[in-house]
Amino acid sequence: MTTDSPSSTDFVRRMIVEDNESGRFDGRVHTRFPPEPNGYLHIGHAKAINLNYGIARDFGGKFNLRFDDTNPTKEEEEYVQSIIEDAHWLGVDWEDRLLFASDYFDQLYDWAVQLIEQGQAYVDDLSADEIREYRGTLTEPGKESPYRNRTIEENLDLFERMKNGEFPDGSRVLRAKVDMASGNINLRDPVLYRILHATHHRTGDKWCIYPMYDWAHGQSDSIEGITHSICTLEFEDHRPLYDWFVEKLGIYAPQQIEFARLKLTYTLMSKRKLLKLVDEGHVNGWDDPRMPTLSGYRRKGYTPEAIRDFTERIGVAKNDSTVDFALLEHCVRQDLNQHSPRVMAVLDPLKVVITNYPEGQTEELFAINNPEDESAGTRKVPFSRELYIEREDFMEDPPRKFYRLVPGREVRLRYAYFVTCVDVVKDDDGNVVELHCTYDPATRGGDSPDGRKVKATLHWVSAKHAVDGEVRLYDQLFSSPFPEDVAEGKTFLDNLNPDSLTVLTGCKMEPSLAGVEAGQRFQFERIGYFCVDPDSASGKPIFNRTATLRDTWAKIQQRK
RNA sequence: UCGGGGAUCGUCUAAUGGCAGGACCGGGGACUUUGAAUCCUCUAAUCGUGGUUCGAAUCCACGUCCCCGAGCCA
Repeated sequence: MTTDSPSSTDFVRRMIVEDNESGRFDGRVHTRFPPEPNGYLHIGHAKAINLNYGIARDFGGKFNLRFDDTNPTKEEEEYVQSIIEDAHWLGVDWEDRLLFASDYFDQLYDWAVQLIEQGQAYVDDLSADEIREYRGTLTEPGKESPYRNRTIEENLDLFERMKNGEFPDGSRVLRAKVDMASGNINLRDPVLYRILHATHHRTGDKWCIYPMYDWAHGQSDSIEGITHSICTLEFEDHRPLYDWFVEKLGIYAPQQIEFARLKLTYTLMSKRKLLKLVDEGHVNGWDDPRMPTLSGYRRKGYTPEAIRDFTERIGVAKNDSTVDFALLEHCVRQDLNQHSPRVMAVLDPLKVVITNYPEGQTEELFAINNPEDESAGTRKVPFSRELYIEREDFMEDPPRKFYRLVPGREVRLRYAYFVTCVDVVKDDDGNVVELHCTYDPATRGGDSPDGRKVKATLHWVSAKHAVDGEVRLYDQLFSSPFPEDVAEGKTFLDNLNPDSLTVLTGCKMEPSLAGVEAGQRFQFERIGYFCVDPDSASGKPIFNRTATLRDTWAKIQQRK
């Protein structure tokens, strides 16, 4: 069980074990997930959430949900709500520790004053452009601001007046006094506070100066007693700055550990780009089933269990990596195969008349709801003289390995009878519009008493009992496995897959699907997994395709 | 000619001086009232060059390549 579970031996857990053995945090383990409420959670966040929560769970520790809401110009309450909902859906529990960096604004302000008093922070009057110029470049050191050596008294006065709203946006900032020549640009006197006359989603208009993320993040972890502050690689060279802050402030120091963020083929994780997809209408909102957001996957029919399984299988490391989308899909199929009830639905109906079946007769046939789960029971499906089968299950002139219905061939209708195609009805253009078949009454239920074998079993729906439904077929949103790799002059939008959504109406479904509710998941036998969309109306179900079944026949066809 | 990270099957990830293993993908087969599931099986890797060592993916040296960093974003 632990042998093939990389999560049990990942480097993060190993470091925590070491800390526990050395008694560094008195054996405590306390993690957190710190999202900025400026977008919806995506599958990459799920990796971070499950990592942090999983560690807290495994080590008997605690887990906080904390919003890093330090920039009121980009953050919204809608995002806070969606993040809480999605995190809950994933199955993580922060007990009563729903926290906000904005809860610490007063403390952060006091600490800024402390830094000023210690001569380690100053108010800078340089413009944003000037600050950038003074910062130097990656290869050249920066130079010190002319305001760097103001007196403590002047800094204290100016900073308080910044807080009091005496200065316009952008006119001054508070900076830490670290080292303008550092090879680490984060240490070249980073900005701590900027003036922003903006309304904050929680603190309203109380503040007109807001802490920068770098100033708020480490101290927020410190306040919360976080032991292991797990974040992504790009914050690796911010760690020295966070350590500098807690040291100068003389406060509790968490250990930051960085891991590689998730990348997935055929998908984007950039919140900026996802926002663009939503804003420009390339998708129908953050919860569009083509989005890599948790709400999108949820609407598509993915389960939190499948996502958790996925986040465990991909492991945790520092290598830049791009996980094959096929692995996510594998996890989804595995879970759904285990748990979703089977039903029959015909997506592209072709009428079949059983010519030797009595007109007006209906019989109820037993069907197994889930062969993987006996407790799911059985149900009855109505059979009658006129049926629908899948159009692609018939070929008049079949290739070598096609062993479904063809003229003169016998196949099985699942749970029903063996039928043989005896006639093909066409319209004036030569399109097949109807099939005439005969059935063998002795094969009721799908078994032939004489041991006769058929190569294929087809799903079907009784025409007069069928429920009409809509089916939304989703494919990858991007046609390229690496949508962000674009040629000169192109953007990721050029990689959008024009066929990412196909809407099928007039699909014929077995009558048990008449009263389904949004969120219910099914396997349409021989086709795939589907989830009832919230757009469904009573008697008019709409299904989103979660994933296709693995399809050996499709592979054989593609090869040629 | 800056600072910080990283290179193991096609992909993700183990092995932390002692048989390079697992999963996904792909190939083949068995079974089959889902061309599903399940089962069996095959393909396939230590960035390079030296060195240390009985023994190196692992330690050392020198290279090469990749990622991140110059927001008053997070």
